[in-house]
Amino acid sequence: MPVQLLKTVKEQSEIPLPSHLQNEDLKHLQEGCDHTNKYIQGIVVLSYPLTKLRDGTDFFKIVLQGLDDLCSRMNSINILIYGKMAEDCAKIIRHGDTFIVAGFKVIKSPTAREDGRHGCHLEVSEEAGSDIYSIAPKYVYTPLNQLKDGTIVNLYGVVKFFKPPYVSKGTDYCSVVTLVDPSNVKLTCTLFNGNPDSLPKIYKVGDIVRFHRIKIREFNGQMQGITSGGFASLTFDGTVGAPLVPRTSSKMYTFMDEEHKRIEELRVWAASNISISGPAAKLSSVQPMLFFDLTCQLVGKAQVDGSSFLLKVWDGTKCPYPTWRVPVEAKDVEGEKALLHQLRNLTVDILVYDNHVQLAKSLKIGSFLRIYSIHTKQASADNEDFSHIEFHLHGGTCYGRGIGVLPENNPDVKELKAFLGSVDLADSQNMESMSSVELDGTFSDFTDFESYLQRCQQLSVTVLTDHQHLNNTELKTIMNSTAPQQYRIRAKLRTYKPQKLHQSVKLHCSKCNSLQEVPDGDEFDFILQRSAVTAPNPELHNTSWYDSVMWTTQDQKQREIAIHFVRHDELLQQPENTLLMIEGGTLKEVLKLTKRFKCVIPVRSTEDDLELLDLSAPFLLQGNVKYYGCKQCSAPKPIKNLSSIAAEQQPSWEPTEIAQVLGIELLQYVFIMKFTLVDGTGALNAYLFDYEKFFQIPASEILTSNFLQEKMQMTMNMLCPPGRKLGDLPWLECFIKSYNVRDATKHRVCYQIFDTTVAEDVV
DNA sequence: CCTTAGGGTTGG
Repeated sequence: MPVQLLKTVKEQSEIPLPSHLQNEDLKHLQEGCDHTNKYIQGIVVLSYPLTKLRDGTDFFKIVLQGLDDLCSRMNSINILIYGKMAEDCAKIIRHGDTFIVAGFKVIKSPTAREDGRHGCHLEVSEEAGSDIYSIAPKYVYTPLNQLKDGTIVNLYGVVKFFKPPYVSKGTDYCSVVTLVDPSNVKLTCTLFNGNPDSLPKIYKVGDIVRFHRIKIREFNGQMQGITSGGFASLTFDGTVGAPLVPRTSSKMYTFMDEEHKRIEELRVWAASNISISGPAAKLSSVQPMLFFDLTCQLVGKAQVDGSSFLLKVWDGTKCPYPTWRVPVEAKDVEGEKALLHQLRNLTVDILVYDNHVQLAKSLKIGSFLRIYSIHTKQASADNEDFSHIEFHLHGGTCYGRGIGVLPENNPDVKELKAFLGSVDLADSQNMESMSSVELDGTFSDFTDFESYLQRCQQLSVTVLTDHQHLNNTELKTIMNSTAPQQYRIRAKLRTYKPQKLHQSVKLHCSKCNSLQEVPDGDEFDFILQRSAVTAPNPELHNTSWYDSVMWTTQDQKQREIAIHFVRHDELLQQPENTLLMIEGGTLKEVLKLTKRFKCVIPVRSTEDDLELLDLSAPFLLQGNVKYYGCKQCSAPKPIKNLSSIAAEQQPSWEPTEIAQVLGIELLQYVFIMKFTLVDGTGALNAYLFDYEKFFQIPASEILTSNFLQEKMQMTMNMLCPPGRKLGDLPWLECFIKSYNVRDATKHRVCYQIFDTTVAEDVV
């Protein structure tokens, strides 16, 4: 019998199978039975490279999978092909092909135990009179550069642009998808379906789709794809290495090795050929006057009027600007009341218009959304001296404007969920306690967001306070030079440490140059408790320079508290000008006193004098600031030395002066940060060592002020906006100096920023 | 009903 090797049969019905041949199920295949009038059919799931046997015969092995039970390994069988037939098959047969063979020998498989396949294998060769029919896979995928008008094709593509399904003006939902493939040809497809679930589940640019039965037409001189009857799609995450899970509404679809390979290839191609958008923006990094995509959770929704609808959403981060509140009565907002209240400082109002209203109405509270191309608009109401920003999803679908619902298993949703779960709601409530007056005040100085954006792109967000005559030096040059030197640079802040800004505050001793962490309140409390064990010594009360008051607490502990008010000119002064010393108070009591009096010094009694507490505690509290002394360098002097300041004409009670008379080496609060600066020629880490000049925020006050912390966070967000690509980061002009650091084994050069400050219109 | 949209931001 002649060899039949069919290359281009598209449908199985076209195979000219001899009528005497009957299909044999793999299950019934046995060694020794007569199979002369039987054929075996299956799909090629594996093929091995063509090899030669020792006698020079060509040999080709494939694995065939039976059709009835695609999952079972038992249902697969090894086919060994010999001679010319092996050579021919190796050229033509590919994974996924349907393969029919008749005239085979059934041999007990020696490898069945290892490979778990059928107990027999088939041997096939011209000499044995075998017939092989190979049917190319049913689906042929057309590259985008080979599309022809009027055809219905299957294709793969990487999503370059898309509009999530929206309500069209006709009867269907519509989604517009632009694909590209390695042929570098673009194809825009307009897809319709009455059920949005039947449209491709694309969540981001870079996703990969497989379309079956899409109709190609020419429109305006370009090829265009349109849904035809039977259109079906699979969508995959386009990230190299991400799990290959097709997203589809079809219950039946073929997806085998061949498709896996195809997706992986496209992923690799896309990685270097598609500009994938950076990490999605969070509310904490939104910029006014821009458009952005937001991944968020729906907390509340409300009808506003006929053409607009309100969505209240959160993503766990706080928008650094005051945001608008769409005036809607609370009772008209659908959503969980308690949650709406609890999250009120983290949710933002997004007003959606026109064609988006219908879809917005149908959204379920609690669902995860990606809202595409939200417009952050700066409110420009006249006669208002403060700005807020508004979030609009304007009507229409330009630039993919729309709303997509993300499924719970979406990786971005999983990440968001985890993040939302970790948000400390108490924190955001504290921020709310910051008065609105304070907030409004901040932003009155920051009226023109647009000019900020412009200056980010051209000018610098930092300015030099000296040395303007110097020219810029490239980072590469600096890194190749010896230290110490000083340079003017122009660079971008790629990242900085610590990211938690409160961790950047340290205490610095200018005498011994040591740095230490700021002690926390608990430690102070503990020291106060310990010192309260010693009762105030009455003999030390009411001296020539202070008046003493003493009382016993009413609680069970019956603590004795003594307060010594330092006199000036023989008189007590107004509380706000008064320095007092306290013995036996708790942390709470001490802090309360600092609110009313100018200075508070915690002390304890010894036999013959008052003395300062352990220097792990602040030796002085003034306003919100706790002043510490260096344990190493301080040599405490008698408390009585304070009387010399009290005797001044107008005691200013400056911490430095108090420290000096008490023999305390004052520790200074500093910001210590590491800036990673880049300028296209190189990157270097430079330390910022700043008391208050750079941020124009005193390091000493930031730890006790939510307001200042917010302000500093905003400043950092402007110097290094989160979620932005390097090219979009603003420029910083800085002075840096290099210096040598040597220890026993190593020598390295470090850099420090100096004489630089954040530009006035940025803070 | 056999269309709808056919990519390229902003009115509220």
